[in-house]
Amino acid sequence: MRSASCVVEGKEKKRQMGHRCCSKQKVKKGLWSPEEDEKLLKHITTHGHGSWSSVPKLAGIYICLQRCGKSCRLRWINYLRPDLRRGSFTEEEEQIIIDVHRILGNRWAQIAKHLPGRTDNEVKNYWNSCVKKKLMSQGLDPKTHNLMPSHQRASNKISCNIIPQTYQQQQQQQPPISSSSVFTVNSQIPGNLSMEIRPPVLTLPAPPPPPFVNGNQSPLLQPITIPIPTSEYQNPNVLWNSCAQNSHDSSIFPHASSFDQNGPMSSSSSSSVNPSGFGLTEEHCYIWGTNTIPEPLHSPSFAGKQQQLDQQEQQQKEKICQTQMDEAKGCQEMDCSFDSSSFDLEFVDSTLMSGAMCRDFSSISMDDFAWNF
DNA sequence: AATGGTCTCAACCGCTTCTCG
DNA sequence: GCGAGAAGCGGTTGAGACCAT
Repeated sequence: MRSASCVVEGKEKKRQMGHRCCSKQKVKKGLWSPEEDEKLLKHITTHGHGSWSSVPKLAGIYICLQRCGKSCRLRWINYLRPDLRRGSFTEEEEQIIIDVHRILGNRWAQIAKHLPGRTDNEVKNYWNSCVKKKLMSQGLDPKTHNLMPSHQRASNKISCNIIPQTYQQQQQQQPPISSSSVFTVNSQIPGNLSMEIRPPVLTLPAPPPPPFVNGNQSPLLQPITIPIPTSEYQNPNVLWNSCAQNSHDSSIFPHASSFDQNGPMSSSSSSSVNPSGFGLTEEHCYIWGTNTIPEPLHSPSFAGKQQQLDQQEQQQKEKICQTQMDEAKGCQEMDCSFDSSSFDLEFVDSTLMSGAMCRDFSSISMDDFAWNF
């Protein structure tokens, strides 16, 4: 084992060496001065950044900007970009972060794409400094969004009432709720909603009926089952049950109830799914396309199976997934332009944004949910 | 006022992915 | 198909601000 002093020495050497990308150059590091910001901003606004590695060189013609390209890029993206949104995160933004993180995990760049004007670094910092702690204070594991073991009841079934609040509602509250998370765990009000922690789901729910187009089920659309690794979906064991007396009261929990209202995704009020209500299960998610794939390409499996799969099996799954993706791409009626690498983003774009950005679905007809074909 | 602990966030590091010749 | 360079990404670090004692 290396001693602490060795580690420190190594780090110091690295620091002296500078970036790998610019080790031969003498570059400045550390905080950017206002003058440097001004120089970089001026250079990029007049010349564009082009190749980042060339920015310091080119900029050096006009200015003495002794920063490496990587540093310039980072400074531009995280601070100087004109479309950046400064200031603290709103509750709405926090909710989006939580929602997307629940599905994607620590994919900060992907999460940040759902927050216009926010950078991955900003989101990451906010998560680590605020959201993570809030979730933990509520007994939730920030990695899985499950209740942590110490908070589980003996019955292994925990019901809690979650009262999501609109941003406006929260702004009106005086004083603000003690936990500023948009989720308030309230044990006083009898079950509108419950969140169950269950053993791994063993049965794959029937695929939901296809989406409606302008209120009518599209005859063109057939379900496609796409296997996704469990790592894509962080929280396979949480079942969101809409137990509201009026489950159509989407203002109570828009994600869970939004599709119950008129049925496109809700043959059951319970699904092992994120609260956005789409057919996302432990290893499958349902999307809709014109190609018919009658059966899931592999059987539903158990939690932890992912770890047991050897690499070969994993590759096979990926191949199958890719094949399905390719088939889905043939669909002209809808935007299926995603590939395996961008799938999660596209999926979340189409689901979470509709759920997270529109808080009050009670006044929205299902026509408003019609997908853009 | 001094001190030490904690928090925040800009910046860095190193790895992965993408692009291009 | 391969390699090099560029870009992107997530984890980590550390300086400064803040707070409690």
